[in-house]
Amino acid sequence: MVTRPASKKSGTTCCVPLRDATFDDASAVALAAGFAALADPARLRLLSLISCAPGGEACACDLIEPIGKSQPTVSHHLKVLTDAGLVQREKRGVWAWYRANPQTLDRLRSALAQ
Amino acid sequence: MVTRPASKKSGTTCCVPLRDATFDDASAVALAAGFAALADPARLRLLSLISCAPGGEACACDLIEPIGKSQPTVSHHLKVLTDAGLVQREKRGVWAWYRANPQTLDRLRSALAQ
DNA sequence: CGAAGACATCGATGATTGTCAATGTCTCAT
DNA sequence: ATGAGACATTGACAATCATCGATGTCTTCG
Repeated sequence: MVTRPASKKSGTTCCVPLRDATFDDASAVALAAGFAALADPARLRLLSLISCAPGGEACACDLIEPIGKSQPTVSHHLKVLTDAGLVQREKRGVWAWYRANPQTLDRLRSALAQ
Repeated sequence: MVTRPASKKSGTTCCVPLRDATFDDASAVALAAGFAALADPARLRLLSLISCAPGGEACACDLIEPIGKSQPTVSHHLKVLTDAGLVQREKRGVWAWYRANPQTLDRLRSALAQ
């Protein structure tokens, strides 16, 4: 005989109450959306470039060349970051300035705490 | 006239040294792969179920029903989590037991630090 | 006004991904 | 040996995504 489990077939119910103390599916969907915004090398580098920029903000025009992708692609990634709440956009004249949003990053980081 | 920027066209070089103090593309790719493993609601719930399970480990047979997906799908997500180093698998007889790997989670969490 | 530049949006395309049915592999009990 | 159960793998398909060229919108300068 074997030690532990007790699955569906072998008796009454599951012996392990796994469903307790876990977040529901709605929270999982929201969290996953946040991590999805971070699940791209270009977006991570954009976030780093913006955070490390003097004054904590960066002009979009200075982000295209270091990323090494086309202007529409960089604009797309910046929109994904903005929609996820990871950065905030401010239009000044012709230029778009981006600034990291530490609150959203904190929220994601705290979700990873043990 | 306008205050700041200084893009390519308007003079010598870019005024803002954005490329300093940022991680390279290889690091970005590795980090993005980690976040990609977290960018799915089913995988987040699996991670939570495993972490909250008594003893810190859970049998795969007890993860299928709470996730609400088919057995191959849950097995696929568990493989993604395992390949990303977020969980570790141990085969005991017929059953596969999963345990969270806190080191990988720590690594991802610290990457999000301000 | 008209031209130029910065940025966003659109449309298309190739690649990746989530999902499941079917099947395979392995272990255990009879 | 044979059957059953647990789990992984395969193959297929629809959906999503990353990317870029082309185009549109808006602002500024002359």
